[in-house]
Amino acid sequence: MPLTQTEENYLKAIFTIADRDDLPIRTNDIAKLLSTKASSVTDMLKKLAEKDLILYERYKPITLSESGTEVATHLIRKHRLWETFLVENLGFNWSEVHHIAEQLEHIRAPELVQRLADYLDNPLYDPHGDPIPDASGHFPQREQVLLGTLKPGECGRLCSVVEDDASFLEVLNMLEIKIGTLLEIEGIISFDDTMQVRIGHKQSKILSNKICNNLFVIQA
Amino acid sequence: MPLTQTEENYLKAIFTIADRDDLPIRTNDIAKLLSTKASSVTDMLKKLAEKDLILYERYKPITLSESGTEVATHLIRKHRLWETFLVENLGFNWSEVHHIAEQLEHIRAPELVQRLADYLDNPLYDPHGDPIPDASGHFPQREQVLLGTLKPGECGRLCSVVEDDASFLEVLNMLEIKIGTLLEIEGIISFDDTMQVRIGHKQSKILSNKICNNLFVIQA
DNA sequence: AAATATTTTTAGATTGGTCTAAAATTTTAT
DNA sequence: ATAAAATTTTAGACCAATCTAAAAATATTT
Repeated sequence: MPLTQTEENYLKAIFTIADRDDLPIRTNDIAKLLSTKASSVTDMLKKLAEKDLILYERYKPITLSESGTEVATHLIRKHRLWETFLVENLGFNWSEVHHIAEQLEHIRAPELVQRLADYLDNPLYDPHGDPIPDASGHFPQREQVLLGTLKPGECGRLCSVVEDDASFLEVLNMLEIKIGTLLEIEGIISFDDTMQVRIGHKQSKILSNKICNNLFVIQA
Repeated sequence: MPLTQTEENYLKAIFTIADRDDLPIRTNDIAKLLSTKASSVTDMLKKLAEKDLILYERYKPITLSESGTEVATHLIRKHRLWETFLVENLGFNWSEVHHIAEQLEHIRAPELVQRLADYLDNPLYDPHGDPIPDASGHFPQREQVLLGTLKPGECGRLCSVVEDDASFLEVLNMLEIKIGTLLEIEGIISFDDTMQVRIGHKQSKILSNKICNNLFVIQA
């Protein structure tokens, strides 16, 4: 049986949080994002687990199942395609389309999505610059760049390293940086060519030029 | 406070019935159209009356109030604009857009409607030939007659259908009749009350009385 | 390790929309 | 005009989604 709009919203929220933060997802995060109460979230989590859309044990962090992820990415695809339409074709300002797309993303009509995408020339990014997943849920890959090339305010997720000798990996370990960790440039200190980088969602640290140019990230 | 989708659907149903039939509107008519039970309808009627969207006394026929009519025509406007978009821009067949527009008509975004209308060049009729009310709820006027009322030798161009259920649209498809098609009465067979009609500029076919009285044409 | 604070879950109530079954009212037929 | 039939309404129940308040579990502090 088809999901309700509310169930869809929860799945999308979980995906969004997982994508944004890198931490385990907790009930309260979802409650906050959806402006609802933790107790309501718990109720819904049970229902979603029942339908195998999430993996959930009480008091434990939550993850999307494969089918849950599929639903969520498909919603994001629809959301971002509609946003593109609203801005590109209807002339809306990119700041005012979000709440309209929030409604449009729930329209249920398989053919519609692909026709809309074709009409828009299958864009890879929406007007906010966010990537639009394809029909099978794959996000367009962005090119990897050295952390050292990012500008203040930009974010990247560690995807590989240049040299993987033991001493360097040791350093990464101490810095609590691993593959997938979100790195945000908070500032560039030109005096000694170092960067102030926020690691994951913890406090920021100063990284040397050598380190920054040893880390490949995918911009996020 | 804003109306729910369900409330909107009831208002549109009432308007539709009033527009189609000319008879007093009864609870059962609504139940039938919405595939629900009479008791559910009664419950909703009370709620709508409470909000002054309809005029209702128990056991008596139902009429839309001024504000109820406004809501209904605005929904119809949205529905028909979206149908136009789906056919004209996305290339859907006019027989498959109804259920998509049923969803899209509930999107709540004041600016969106006018922008969409402008994008479509403020059409007066949708792909089914049904008139699209303007922003203040006024329908474009025109003189249409049932094909069945024409006399031999007279011509009309199909402008709308009475009932647009899928099976009927399917028939039209087979007959190669669509909005705008020129129909010429070549003869009336009084024996079984059928008409011989030339379709477009091809050969003529025999159409039943039921079909002829389901087709509105503008005399040409 | 115990005490405290925070988070999460449960229990029970509420609202919107629906249903079935029975009662009330109106309409139709005899 | 009365009986029978059909329609409409009421009464009482259920489901989805939410809430508050209290209980349970986990995390943090000392």
